[in-house]
Amino acid sequence: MQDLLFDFISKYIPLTDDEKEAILSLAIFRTAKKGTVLLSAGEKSDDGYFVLKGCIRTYYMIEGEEKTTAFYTEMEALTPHCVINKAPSEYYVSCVSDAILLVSNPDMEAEMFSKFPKFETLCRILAEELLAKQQINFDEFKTSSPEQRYLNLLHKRPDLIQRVPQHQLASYLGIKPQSLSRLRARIFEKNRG
Amino acid sequence: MQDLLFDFISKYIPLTDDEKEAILSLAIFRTAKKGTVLLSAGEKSDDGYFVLKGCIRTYYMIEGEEKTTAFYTEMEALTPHCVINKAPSEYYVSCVSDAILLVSNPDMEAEMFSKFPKFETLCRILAEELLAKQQINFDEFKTSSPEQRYLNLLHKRPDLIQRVPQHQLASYLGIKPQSLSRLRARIFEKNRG
DNA sequence: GGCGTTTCTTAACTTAAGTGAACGTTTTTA
DNA sequence: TAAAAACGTTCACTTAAGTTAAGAAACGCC
Repeated sequence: MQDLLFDFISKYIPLTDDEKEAILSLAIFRTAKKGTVLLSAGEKSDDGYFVLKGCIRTYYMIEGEEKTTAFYTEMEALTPHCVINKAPSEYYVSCVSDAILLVSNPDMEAEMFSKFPKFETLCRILAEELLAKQQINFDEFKTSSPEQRYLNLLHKRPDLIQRVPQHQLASYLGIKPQSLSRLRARIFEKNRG
Repeated sequence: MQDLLFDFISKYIPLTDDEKEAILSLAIFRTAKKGTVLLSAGEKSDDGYFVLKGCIRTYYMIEGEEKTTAFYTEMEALTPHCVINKAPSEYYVSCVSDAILLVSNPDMEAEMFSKFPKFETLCRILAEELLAKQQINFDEFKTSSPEQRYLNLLHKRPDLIQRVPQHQLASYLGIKPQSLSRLRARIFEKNRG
């Protein structure tokens, strides 16, 4: 399992055996069953998650409805907003499927950073890269219709469409489940019309 | 002018006079007139921008239409995606109004990081913070209607509505200029009953 | 100051998303 | 395993955004 992690990291910076050791000595692995709520709205938490296996999502509860806004799958990291701004969380984090997670928190990171400055470089690069990627994502969302967004998702993250319930996908696409159903039927019609 | 910069930085980390000196010795300030295109789609560039005064925006050219997706105003930073992934830019960057900018590039950053590791910490924190903030932004966008988005913008960044042309705001809100016009009229009607 | 361009608004019409409800299917769980 | 809950689809109806076009207002540039 940890090999996946080291393979991932080594795409950004080289790691010595010492450093791998240090990571493993501080790392907290956690397994969680499908449906487990890792963080609730209103709660405070210091935990960030790096997904080694499975899928987790963030969602809001708005007027009694779940609004899913993000999915995190293998080799993706989520540091909830509440960890950054030290305020109660605005959203929930839960497991879409059984998952193996690497749990981090600011104290552990601080320790890693002081022992191995290289590790802070890694985090900086990752954050900068994610920020730029996410901006592009947001841009695509703004400049396209629900149907285009769905087709886009279909070829960029086809796995998500398999492993995630439709009604969660719908809010991820910024629409209602009924609209997603209709939209899919429309596309299907086109493809045989 | 640079005082603004140092005030901003000192909200995150303390700076010694030496460090301020170092920043100023490497920093490149640039003024640009309204309408100046700082980066074109298809171009490669290493320049990131920190806005000291004025407003810049990113936009795509899609089927002959400008689609504005982001604005950066005082004390906000933009590192274009092309700087991160070393590929030609997908979008344009231009000045909404006359601007004073701090221009950065990876070489200069690398030099700063090695001289003052603290500076890398600053950049990591800023990137992490921006990432979390932007996620919230995206979430709000997904979970609300164009009208709600406009009202939200109205109270979160009222300045933007003043300094930016409507048609640029429209695509920022994910709609057409005509729809923004109509939507504003609708809100105005409601407010007089 | 006048001319042309850009920007904003309005309107009529089209298209697609939201809403509320019904229904069959699958999944949970007691 | 039976009852309940959750899920996905469909339908009829409402509402709002997209489209096309036209005209008014603001701005920039000789």
